[in-house]
Amino acid sequence: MKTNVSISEVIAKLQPRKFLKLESIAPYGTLVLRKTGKGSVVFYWRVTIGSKSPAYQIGLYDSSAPPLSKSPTPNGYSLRAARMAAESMAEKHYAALSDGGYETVIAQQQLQEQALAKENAAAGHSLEKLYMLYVDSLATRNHETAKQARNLFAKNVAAVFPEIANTQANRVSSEQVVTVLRDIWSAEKYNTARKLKAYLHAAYAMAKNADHNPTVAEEFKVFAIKQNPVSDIEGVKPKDTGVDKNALLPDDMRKYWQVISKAGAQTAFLRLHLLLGGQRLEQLVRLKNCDVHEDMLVLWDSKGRTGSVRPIVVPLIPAALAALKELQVQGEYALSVTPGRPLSTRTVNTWAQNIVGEQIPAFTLKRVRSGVTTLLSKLQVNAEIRNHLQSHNLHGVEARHYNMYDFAEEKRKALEDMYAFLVTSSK
DNA sequence: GGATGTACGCGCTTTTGCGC
DNA sequence: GCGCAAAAGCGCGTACATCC
Repeated sequence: MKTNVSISEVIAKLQPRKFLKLESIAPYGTLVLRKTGKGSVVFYWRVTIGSKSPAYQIGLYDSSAPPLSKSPTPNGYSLRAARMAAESMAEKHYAALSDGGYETVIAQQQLQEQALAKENAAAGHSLEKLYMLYVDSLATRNHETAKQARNLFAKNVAAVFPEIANTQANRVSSEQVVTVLRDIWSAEKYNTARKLKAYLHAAYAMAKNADHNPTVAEEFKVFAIKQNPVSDIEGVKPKDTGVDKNALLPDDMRKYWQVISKAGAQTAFLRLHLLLGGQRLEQLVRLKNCDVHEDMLVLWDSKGRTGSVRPIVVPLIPAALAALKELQVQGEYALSVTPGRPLSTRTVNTWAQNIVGEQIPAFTLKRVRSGVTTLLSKLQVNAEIRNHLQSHNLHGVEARHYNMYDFAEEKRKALEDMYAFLVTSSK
């Protein structure tokens, strides 16, 4: 696809979750691009091996990378750098064709990892130590997630199966993991079992990768993990999981606005939450005074696998500013009822339930966020602006590189239009 | 035989409900 | 107002079908 069409034009036309061939790679395979459901743009090298055509990820596209750069920037690849990476992969594939191609190259790399791990194998490093080390790494991104993961292990493994928790990590068998999971499963805690399995798998995966991934802490090496005992355990599926598509309809949103329009700190929080575009509660409650500016505020989003933390710039329309002033306190956190600590999302939910009650059937605060999306859509706000406002495409290239003030005016107008709709009588 | 397009399940993180 | 358990949201890899 070496045409006159620029890569930015290609990206603009690319459908989410679809692969698009960019160009052929000599001697084998193709360089392809994929946009995720939320707008991330990722390079892959794809090749047919036997009856399969796996796509091997190269890395994110970095629109700000110099076009002629041959190696990736910290933020990703230029087209040229991605092409060179794909060519390198293709050459390895070609060299190993008689042995099975690139799949074999990867397998050999894993064997080398295992051999190295064996050399470093050390006694005394238990499953619990490994797990907690992993949890500590989670804590650097999100304390809440780390706390929950820690409690999960303490309650379901350390307390119930202490002998398994104390087993040397690289000697833990799949059967031992299954024993733990079965115990939780039999108590009908399906999601708990599923989550524990996920964390155990992730802890082992991180330790196993310690030698080849610079982002993995040095301490993981001493566990000498050469295989993941969780990998060959069949999937633990939750029962009766559904998808919440129960967004508040525009008329409900108007009703909601009427309900929360009365004075008071609790309603002020709900007004602020709504007029900021229905931001995620977990992020909104962590708002710090240093991130509150004259006409906008900044929230920080750590959602996603990349481990990065991203700013979400939200314009403050006058009504939102007024709501903020009603409950803003001094200190580190702008929204707090316990000195020195951010407001709990749990508390906020309680407020919302108490205030709204039965005035809106089956009301939950979560429905406000999706209700904002629905309302903005009705108000002709395009999806790109909606996504930026609610940080739905955080990992997309546009989101990573856009200037703090990009879309500010569009987002402000969207919020003002929404406010105008809310305060207008439907009759 | 190899390239391309699409759907879907799993892993991880965030949000919400319940009970204290 | 908080801790815990469960549900929901989202990125990613891969199976599968079809095309060249």
